[in-house]
Amino acid sequence: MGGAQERPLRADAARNRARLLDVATEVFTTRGVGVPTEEIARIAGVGVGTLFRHFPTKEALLEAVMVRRLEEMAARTAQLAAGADPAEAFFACFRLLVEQSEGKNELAGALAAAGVDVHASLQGPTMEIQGRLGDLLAGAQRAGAVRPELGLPEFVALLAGTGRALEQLGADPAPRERIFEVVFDGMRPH
Amino acid sequence: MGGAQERPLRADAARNRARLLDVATEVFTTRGVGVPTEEIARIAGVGVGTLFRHFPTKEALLEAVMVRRLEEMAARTAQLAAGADPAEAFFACFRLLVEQSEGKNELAGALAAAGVDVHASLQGPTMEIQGRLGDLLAGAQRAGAVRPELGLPEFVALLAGTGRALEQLGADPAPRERIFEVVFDGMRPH
Amino acid sequence: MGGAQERPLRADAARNRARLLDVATEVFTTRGVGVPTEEIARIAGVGVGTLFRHFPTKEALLEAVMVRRLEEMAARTAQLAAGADPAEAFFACFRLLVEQSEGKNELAGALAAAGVDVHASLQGPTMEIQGRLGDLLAGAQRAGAVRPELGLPEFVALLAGTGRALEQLGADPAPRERIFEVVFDGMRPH
Amino acid sequence: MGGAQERPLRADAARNRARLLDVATEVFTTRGVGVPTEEIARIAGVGVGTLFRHFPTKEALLEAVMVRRLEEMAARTAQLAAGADPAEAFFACFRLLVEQSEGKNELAGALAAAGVDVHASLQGPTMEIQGRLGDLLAGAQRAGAVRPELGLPEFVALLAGTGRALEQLGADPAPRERIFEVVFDGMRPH
DNA sequence: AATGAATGAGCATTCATTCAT
DNA sequence: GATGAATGAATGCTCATTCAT
Repeated sequence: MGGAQERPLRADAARNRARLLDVATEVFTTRGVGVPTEEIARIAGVGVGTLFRHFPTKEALLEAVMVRRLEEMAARTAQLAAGADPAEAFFACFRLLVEQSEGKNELAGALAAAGVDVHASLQGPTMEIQGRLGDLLAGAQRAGAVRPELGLPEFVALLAGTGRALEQLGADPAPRERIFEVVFDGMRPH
Repeated sequence: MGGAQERPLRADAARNRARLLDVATEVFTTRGVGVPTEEIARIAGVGVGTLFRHFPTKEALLEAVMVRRLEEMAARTAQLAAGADPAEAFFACFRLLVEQSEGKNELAGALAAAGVDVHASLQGPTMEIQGRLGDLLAGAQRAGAVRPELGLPEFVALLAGTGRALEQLGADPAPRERIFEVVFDGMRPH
Repeated sequence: MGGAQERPLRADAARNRARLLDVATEVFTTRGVGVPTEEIARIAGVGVGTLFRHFPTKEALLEAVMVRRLEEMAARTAQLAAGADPAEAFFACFRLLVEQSEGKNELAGALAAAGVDVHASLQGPTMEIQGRLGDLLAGAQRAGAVRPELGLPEFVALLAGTGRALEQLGADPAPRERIFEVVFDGMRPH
Repeated sequence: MGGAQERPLRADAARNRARLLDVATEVFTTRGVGVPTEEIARIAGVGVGTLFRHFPTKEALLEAVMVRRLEEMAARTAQLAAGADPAEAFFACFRLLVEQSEGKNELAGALAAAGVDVHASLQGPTMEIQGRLGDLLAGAQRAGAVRPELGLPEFVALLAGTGRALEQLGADPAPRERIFEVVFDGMRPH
């Protein structure tokens, strides 16, 4: 499976890397990807040089943020998929992914805009998530809980769209819940 | 009330303004809001100075693009709302607005990111659209075609979300149609 | 012969461009090519933006400096070549080119280091000069004033080498003259 | 006089120092002095820290490279000067020094650009070489093989210039040889 | 009114040098 | 002594905006 031979990384270096990733995730998500690298480094309490030692490009930093998010999602998805009832697992997972992905849209857009094969390192996690989602969807469809004509692409599109709808709304939980009701009811067989 | 005292604008100036708006709409929608002002001017066949005479800020240009889109939407909405069956009008209008708004998300985001009271000049068209949409929604709900607990904010959120979902999908019409089915079925009373 | 369609350039713009070229020539020659672009702009009394408007890259500026030098050389060479006695013209021209090229070595090196086909725009002037030099050399050889086995490459190498030798020496004219004597005597038939 | 009190240096440290010097010589000569210190360290198989322990500045490294080259030259010069015929020794030595110094020009330039008293540590070897060269030159002049009016400075300038001329040429030996012929013939009494 | 040259703050990135491990 | 992570000043370049022509 290739993969670079990566030296374990000294404790402090690992801490800095993690801190940078945390700060970048937070900052890119809340303030957009236009935030200067220097500010990210400053908030993380390191010099710019350190940021660029860990992520040779701003784009590489964006990518790393995305990859981590995707990996977290994959992990959560795996947990839920292991649960009992397929239908329940499906809807719980949908909810989870939507809530996890708030603010992620711009990141993905920036990455897409940045260039050609950015997806190189995103392929892995993306494929993994999509595989799990496919299983989940198939299980729910077999259980008769989801319209059989929906494919994985539509499912993913609905995830993104539902996330977008929630972003539009404020923090008040009632309207948010109503969005979920609409989407969940709509996905059920008619 | 009533806006600034605006001199009627010479014919060529009006043509330039319109051309800039067209180009900006096209370019911002397809290539993102990061495109330099100079390029917009160049494509429109005018100097940058002219662009800045008509729109004193890049942000003002973004705003004008949005305003025009909103106004067009308001007009279309009005046409449809005037039609016969409330339920039919509601769903037709939803579809129309969603399809009209593809690529608009980033614009709105950029505007939101740009600052506080950008909405000043968007208030007018937005209010008008929202008013019409409210009427449409109320009509459809009275006709029993839409769940009564959905408010205008949820409706607007669903518009944005459905647009986002379609962006995720390719040009193939079948999956796109399935998204509409899910959302429309979900909005109906259960 | 192709060539970009170049608008005549406004008077002030032309002045700035010329000034930047003058300053860059002076500064690169005396202090090396490592001098920051900002400083060149500052000395020329313009902003960095102006520098980059005229020369889209630092490398492009270096190239322009070289091109101008080469063109001047070509012009001088042409003048001398038009003169009477071939042998006399040859030696006068050699002297002139050597003296003109002091400090040019580093420029050429930087350009060479910068990349592959930098020579694109240098080809023209270079070819022109080399053509004239070839004529000059052939004339001098026909007149029996220069060893017949010397080719154009050796001639050019001797130009560069003599320039380098003079750089090594101070401003005192006597030793400089002795270098010319050695080289000129060495080029004569033996 | 006498230099700093220098502890004999542990075996591995000495090996590292030598390796760094070798790598730096190779790299600076072939790729220019712009190569980052980190890369030199990497090629030498040590950390940057080690490089800076041995050479407190990049400039110090450049200087050490030069000093070693000069010392080697001095040694070779001494060998040749010890040989029989003064004229023969002179020309052989000239040839040798020229060939040894290819690629050295940029180093010297960088050093000169670096500042004030760089020459401090170069004085020693330089003086030694110049002394030997002076002897060689004087011997050749006494033997009537070299024009009597040439001084040491001109001789050194011719060395540098001939090196430069050869750099201009490719690897083909015939034109290179013709350069030597020109210079050698030019140095002989006329 | 239109033009496009000029401006300069701002940004991503590099690299010599330091210092904790 | 060796290592390489951290530092941050410096650099080339961009782009929204202004203003002389």
